[in-house]
Amino acid sequence: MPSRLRGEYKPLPRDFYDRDPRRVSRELLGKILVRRAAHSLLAGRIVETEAYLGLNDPAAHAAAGRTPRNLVLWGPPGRAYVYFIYGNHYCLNVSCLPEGDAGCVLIRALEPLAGLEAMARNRGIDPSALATTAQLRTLTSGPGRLCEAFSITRSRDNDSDVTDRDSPLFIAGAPPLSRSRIAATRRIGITKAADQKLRYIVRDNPFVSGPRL
DNA sequence: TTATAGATTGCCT
DNA sequence: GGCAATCTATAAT
Repeated sequence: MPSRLRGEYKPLPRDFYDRDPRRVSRELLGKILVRRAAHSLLAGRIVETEAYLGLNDPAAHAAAGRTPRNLVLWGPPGRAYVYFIYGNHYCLNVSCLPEGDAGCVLIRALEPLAGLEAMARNRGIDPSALATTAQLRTLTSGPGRLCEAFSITRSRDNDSDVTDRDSPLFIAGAPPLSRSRIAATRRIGITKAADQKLRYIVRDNPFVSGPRL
């Protein structure tokens, strides 16, 4: 990545993630997911997240205890936890809380900022067909979609450090959003502990996936 | 050893 | 609104 661009994106420090996943989920809204590749740079603003609280959250992967799949969750904060779901899709999480605690944040939607044509190619979409908001939405609006757009896979990205600016995948800081621009809703697609409001969205942002309330 | 549900998406009607 | 795609962990046989 050119040094000019490198300077624009500063990773959040590890202690940002060494906190309650609810707090991290809320504060990750507005921050920037950056994918650095040999000749391209992909970036998107995080507009939707979900908190998973760890061992005591029935909806969390960690509720089953330590398994080969979820091992990263139990490690240090600020690592990418990537898993495969429904036989088709990857989802990206970031581990929270100190080593031994398994909380995490699921990244559910991005507003594309840079490298839109590369995202379209990764998604199998014609890059010339990105005129309308509805078309742009299909790039990164949804956890499986954003992983495909950013070429995120378990073999490539699981356990990578998102606080390292030299990592191929990291999360950069940005000014915090005011509380009034954020809404908390029920999490999507789960059956256990579905009543808790642990999904956080940027109000009125068209790149949020699913229902707005 | 087999069955099933799941933090999803795209295409069909 | 229904359904196929088809990996992973766990429950049931």
